Amino acid sequence: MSKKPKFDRDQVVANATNLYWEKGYHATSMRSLQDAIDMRPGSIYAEFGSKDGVFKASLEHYARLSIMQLHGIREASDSPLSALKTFVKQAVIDTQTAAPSCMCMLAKTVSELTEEQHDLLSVAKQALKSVENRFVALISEAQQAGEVGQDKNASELARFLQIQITGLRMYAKTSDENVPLEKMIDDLFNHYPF
Amino acid sequence: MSKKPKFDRDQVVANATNLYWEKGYHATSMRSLQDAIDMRPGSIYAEFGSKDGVFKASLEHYARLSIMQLHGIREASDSPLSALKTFVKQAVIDTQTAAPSCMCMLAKTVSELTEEQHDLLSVAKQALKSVENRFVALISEAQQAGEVGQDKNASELARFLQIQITGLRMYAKTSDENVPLEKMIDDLFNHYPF
DNA sequence: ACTGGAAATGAACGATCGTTCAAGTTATAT
DNA sequence: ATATAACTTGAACGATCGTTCATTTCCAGT
Repeated sequence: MSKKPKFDRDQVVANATNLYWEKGYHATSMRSLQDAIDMRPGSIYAEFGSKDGVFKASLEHYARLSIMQLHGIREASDSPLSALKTFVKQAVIDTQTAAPSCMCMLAKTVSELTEEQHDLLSVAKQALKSVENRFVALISEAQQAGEVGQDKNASELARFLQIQITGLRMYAKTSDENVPLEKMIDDLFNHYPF
Repeated sequence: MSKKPKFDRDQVVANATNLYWEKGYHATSMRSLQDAIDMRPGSIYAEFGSKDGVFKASLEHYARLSIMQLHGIREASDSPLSALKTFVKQAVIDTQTAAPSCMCMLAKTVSELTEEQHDLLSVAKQALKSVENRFVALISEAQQAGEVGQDKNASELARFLQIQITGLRMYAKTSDENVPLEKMIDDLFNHYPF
């Protein structure tokens, strides 16, 4: 009995993500969200419960996308280290022209929110941590393949990468001139601490 | 004739800055601003014109503070390079416990705003650029003092510093565990590219 | 003391916010 | 065909948004 929802949840969350990613949490209104995902308030609240519910679903969707992207690159790549480098270049360079925002949505969220939105902040933090954990796995793999010295600490290198990605994306948004991002990323992997 | 304004503009802007710094642009309401600076709407609009006007004044105040802080540290320091390091440590570590937000207000603003708020975004970007220019000056001074190799490019090093500061502050906010920030900053100045 | 005018006040405006819910629609099971 | 329950709809709610402005307060100059 009954009828099935006619909307495509994945597509809806993807559209919501793009809007939230561009505008941020506070600047996104339920009204603009309704337009972006083509749903009426009642349906949205039945499915997601609240504006926060949609945002949480978006954060999780974004994190899933990021990790899938990293896995995809790894499989298409001949080495774990070059996969990492490709991922960094995509995150820093490709998003400049082909994304709702050149910032990482998770980092942007952590930057925007305070403890007033503790739950959402927590989701964003944990998502960033889980991406970092994938970095650790790839770096360990690189160590076993001899691409990275065994004396290095994989966790520290992963942390280093997160800091560089965030810093570079922020700097790219700050700067209007053309910054040699590609060269800077190459340098990351060619010098200390790699 | 007439009477003089009874509020202390500097104090008012300082209070507004603290609120905006903590909450960000969109999450700060004129109502909470009125409380924070203890002014009524009419007086605020007479003095600043709009919510954006107060925010602009706050961004400029924050930038001025940052540069004054850097100068202060330089004068109290025996070398340009150690002044830089002290500044980075204050920005990254001390703000964790004693500031409205552990993020840089300018970076946070660049992260939050879109071209929809072009003017404010532009003010934040230029302020960050002017801080970076002070870094260039200090690094050049360090080169003349023999603290940094003459073969290095001062502009590139300044850019590097901006990226590290932003990345570290973001990472510190992301991470709940204790991150060895001090050691990481020491490493910055002890290894490539310095 | 008086007064002109700048400064401060806070009620109020229309717009928009996140959210609710009664009514309407539709697909399925009988 | 009909009944039922799931899903959709959009008007409407009270709260709050950024902003305005008629009014009141207060001080400087005479």
